[in-house]
Amino acid sequence: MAIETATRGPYSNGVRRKAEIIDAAVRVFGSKGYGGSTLKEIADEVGVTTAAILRYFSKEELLTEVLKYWDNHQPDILGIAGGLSFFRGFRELMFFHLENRGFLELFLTFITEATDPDHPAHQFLIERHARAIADMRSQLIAAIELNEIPAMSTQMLDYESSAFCAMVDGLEIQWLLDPAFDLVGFVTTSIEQAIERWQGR
Amino acid sequence: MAIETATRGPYSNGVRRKAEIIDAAVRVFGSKGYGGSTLKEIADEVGVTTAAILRYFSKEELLTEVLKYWDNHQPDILGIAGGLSFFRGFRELMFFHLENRGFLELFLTFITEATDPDHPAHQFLIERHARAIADMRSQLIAAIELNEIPAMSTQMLDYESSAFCAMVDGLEIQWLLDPAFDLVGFVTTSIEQAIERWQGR
DNA sequence: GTCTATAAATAGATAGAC
DNA sequence: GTCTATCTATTTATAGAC
Repeated sequence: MAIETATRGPYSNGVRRKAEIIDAAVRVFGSKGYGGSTLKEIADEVGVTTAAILRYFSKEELLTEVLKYWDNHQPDILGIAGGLSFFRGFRELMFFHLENRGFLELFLTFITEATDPDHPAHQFLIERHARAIADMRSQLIAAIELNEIPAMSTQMLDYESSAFCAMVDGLEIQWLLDPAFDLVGFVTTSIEQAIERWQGR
Repeated sequence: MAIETATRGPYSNGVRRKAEIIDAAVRVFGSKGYGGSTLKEIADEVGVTTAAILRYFSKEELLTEVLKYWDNHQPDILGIAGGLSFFRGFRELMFFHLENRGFLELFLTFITEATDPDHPAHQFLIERHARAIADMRSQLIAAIELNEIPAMSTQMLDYESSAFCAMVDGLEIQWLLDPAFDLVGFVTTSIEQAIERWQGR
């Protein structure tokens, strides 16, 4: 039996090309949305033809891969800390987003696009967003149990977790519209204001 | 000279049909974006063929009409009040959005879609959004001059006007993703929290 | 004023040569 | 593993019948 070379196995050209295609799809879907994007635009970014892409993925399979890519990259930064540190960690997440603009474009474009029940990623993205807010709620409860902040009503837990998520989303939109916008500074201020509010000043 | 009938002049069928088409375009562009929408979808909503639409508008002209429609309907509610009343007026604006879901979908979809410099409405929407934040800054200054709140630094004026806009945008996104979301309640709470913060508690 | 028919361009996808 | 060629469906847009 012949020894495997670099052109076979998990490190073959095919695997590398697949990653290149997914990477290009993240950028193109991110800036034009799923419906507004074409395979040719993605193919041009990679430097191949649409046929080369379709050897690996249909357009909808490519969307699935992009969503997987998103899920694998997003939560790493926030996963470590608990309680208030979790919320302060959003500052670091903004640095990540500054250097991965396509990633954030993808996120926000999909979130709005997926409002349409006919969108292939509709259910996935709604659940993803609901989970993100549920995570914030859990971390707010953790902060209370760690005695970092006093207890609050369940209504306020609902509000504060949604509001924190809304503020970050909204500030990110403004940075996308105006790249000169001080995303890190403004998010940092809003985190500290939220914590002050939770602490009852 | 013959007397004008209902089939001629500014109240002719053509004018009515034009309004129907723009109305349908607001909904379809709103839920699928500009790039993701087709003239056929809009035509089906109206109950005509694509040819009937193209008698009046090209696809890009239709986008222009939709943006005009947006500009003419949005600011009425907020235009009356000044100072803190301006910000409290956002509560009423939410009631309007609850009953005009397509309108809000249009707004948010375009805002994210227009992140792409190739989008036909790119410049228009960036300027529109910048003006919205500038308006909030002016109203914050008005509130200071009306002695409703103490003065704040120019940096804080920048931050607070952006943050207010971000919060409303973010909460609206959550309502679009989950129609059961208590948009009016949460926006009201965030307005009151912002005012408390501005008043120095 | 709207339709049918059709044009021209572009979309996603497949087959087969190299 | 990628390309060219091709297919089918769809999209924007036009022309002409009614």
